[in-house]
Amino acid sequence: MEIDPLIKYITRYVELTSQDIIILSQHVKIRNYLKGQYIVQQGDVCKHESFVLSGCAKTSFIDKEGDEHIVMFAIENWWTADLGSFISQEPADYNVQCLENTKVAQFSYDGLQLLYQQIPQLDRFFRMIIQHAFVASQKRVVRNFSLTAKERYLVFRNQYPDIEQRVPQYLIASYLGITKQFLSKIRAELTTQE
Amino acid sequence: MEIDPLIKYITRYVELTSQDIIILSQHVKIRNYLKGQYIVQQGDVCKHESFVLSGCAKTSFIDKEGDEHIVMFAIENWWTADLGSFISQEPADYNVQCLENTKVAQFSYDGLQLLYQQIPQLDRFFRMIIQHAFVASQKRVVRNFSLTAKERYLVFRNQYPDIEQRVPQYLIASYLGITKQFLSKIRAELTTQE
DNA sequence: AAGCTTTGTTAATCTAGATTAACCTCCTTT
DNA sequence: AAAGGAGGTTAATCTAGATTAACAAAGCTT
Repeated sequence: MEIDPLIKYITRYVELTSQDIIILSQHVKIRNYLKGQYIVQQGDVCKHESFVLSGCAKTSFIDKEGDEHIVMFAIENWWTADLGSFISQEPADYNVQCLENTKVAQFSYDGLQLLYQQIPQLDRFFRMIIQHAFVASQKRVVRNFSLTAKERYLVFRNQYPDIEQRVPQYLIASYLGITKQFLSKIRAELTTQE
Repeated sequence: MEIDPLIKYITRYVELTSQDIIILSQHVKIRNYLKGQYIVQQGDVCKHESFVLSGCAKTSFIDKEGDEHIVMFAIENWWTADLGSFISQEPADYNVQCLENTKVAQFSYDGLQLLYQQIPQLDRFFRMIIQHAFVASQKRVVRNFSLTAKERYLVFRNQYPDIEQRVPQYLIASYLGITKQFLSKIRAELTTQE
């Protein structure tokens, strides 16, 4: 089944009966996006939480000067959405756009509320998932304050080597909070050092 | 009861029976800290999640140069802990230290696991709490990239006017990711403008 | 195979914010 | 009331990283 990776992922955290899995699959929609398509658009309400089955997407924010800032990337087995918009059902601050052709498993807002009623373990599951996401986000805040751009790049490269391969450098620069020119300079320094 | 504010806070999100409240209060410990005392120390395992009943605490990180970086503040009705350490039960990255005499309601790690079994709504409650915390943390990442220091200070002042009053400026500067000297300069600019 | 568009590099100049250091309050404590 | 410490200000100098601009390489389209 197409949603097997999702089931496998969930059951790493909580147990699901075969009945649970049937209910769950009734409320999950598989959807394919082409490279360049938007899963969420800034200003629209984020209607789904998406689990990436294959492909790659970026979450970003366009500031008032028109500059794009990458909030996060998502590849296989990651979740993506504008969570703030999804939970409040108000207009999204962020875009989620595919960097490759991307297949996702989607929960709609209403579908997920139903699932929380019918499969109470999902409350626990998402609690644990979000706890980890929150911890990672806090660490990123600290790193942005206490590390130089070069150090942050090295941490990123170590932590997400698979993402670095798949994503253009200027987007990585944006994720790190620096310009593409400065990232290029850092990379030049690193290669001459080795 | 001393834990009434906690009950009130939880029941804004989920329903609790009087039986639930009795069970809950058996697993919550009230604790008083003096100004300057540590609720969590970097390197120790974070053993509790604390809900602030009165007072004020800072969560901070000491980097390898010995400089302190403020991760967050907590006042009445906020939660504080090193969540990463709490969920993994591994040594904490952060300190949580009281800036005033502070009264908290604490959940121990084991106590909370028991409570999750006995009061399943708590999974939902904490899911919702952490979702909001995650959204706030992501917004902070974006703000740090897309706003100047002055703009970030104004956002902070607007968002947490009550915290600004109670906390020394050099800690606010650290929270904003700037030096106390630069914050002082920003404040001077703002007062002459008005 | 020529011409776009997208991605990446190099280099000169510029700036937001850091660093250093001196000084100014207020509080406590003795 | 003197002395010390915690918090805050001002100003000179310095630097990590931004900005601007020009060019190079690699896809794609047609």
